Amino acid sequence: MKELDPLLHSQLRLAVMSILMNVDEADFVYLREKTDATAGNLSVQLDKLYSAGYISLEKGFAGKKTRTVCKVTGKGRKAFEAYVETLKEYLNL
Amino acid sequence: MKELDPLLHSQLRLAVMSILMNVDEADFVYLREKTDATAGNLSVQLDKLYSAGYISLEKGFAGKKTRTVCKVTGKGRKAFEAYVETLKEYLNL
DNA sequence: GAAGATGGTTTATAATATAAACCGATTTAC
DNA sequence: GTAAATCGGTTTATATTATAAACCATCTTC
Repeated sequence: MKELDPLLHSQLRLAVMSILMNVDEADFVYLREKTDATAGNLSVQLDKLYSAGYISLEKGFAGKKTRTVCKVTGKGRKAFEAYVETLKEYLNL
Repeated sequence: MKELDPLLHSQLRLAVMSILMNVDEADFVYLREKTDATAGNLSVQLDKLYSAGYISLEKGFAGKKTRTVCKVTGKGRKAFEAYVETLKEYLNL
């Protein structure tokens, strides 16, 4: 059996990627609310996705507050699609 | 977002369950070959599925050799199906 | 009867996920 | 104006998980 990309086979990272696949961009706060994750956990998992080149992170400002904007990259999009294909084999979909 | 049953959200356990969903029963050796897992890892993960009540384990003999036969239980089947449904939300299937 | 296989289990280690504690800046309350 | 909460995160410590290595008992082959 093919292996499931371990970077995506994690509940929170998968949730994040799933969201990013459907919206042009999303910021840290939005992702935290949508996924119900703690900020610490989210921060760590975003870093991992970023280090893998699956998402981009832009740290800027919204007014006077910091704002981190995330987008899925082409590489991330491909990886996600491959993951879905592999998973379908496991699930018999 | 709903949470993914952590017992099933593990590569090897998912592979095992996926196989068991499609065959009336499967023994240890067959599962090891199909999944390409080490015996130790498989043994541990089967125990976890068993402890959760997702599979049954029958340790018997085939001729003179020991033979462990695994089957998915009703509970396991339900859990697997719920997992698939939840996952579909993540994957937008 | 010693030297592999076979069919596993136990145990030690590496990797992962998660939350708690923290930090700097900003707003609010007094 | 300054003390206290709040916001947007990051770092670090801890619990959980996955995984492989080492092991054990039985059987087979030479």
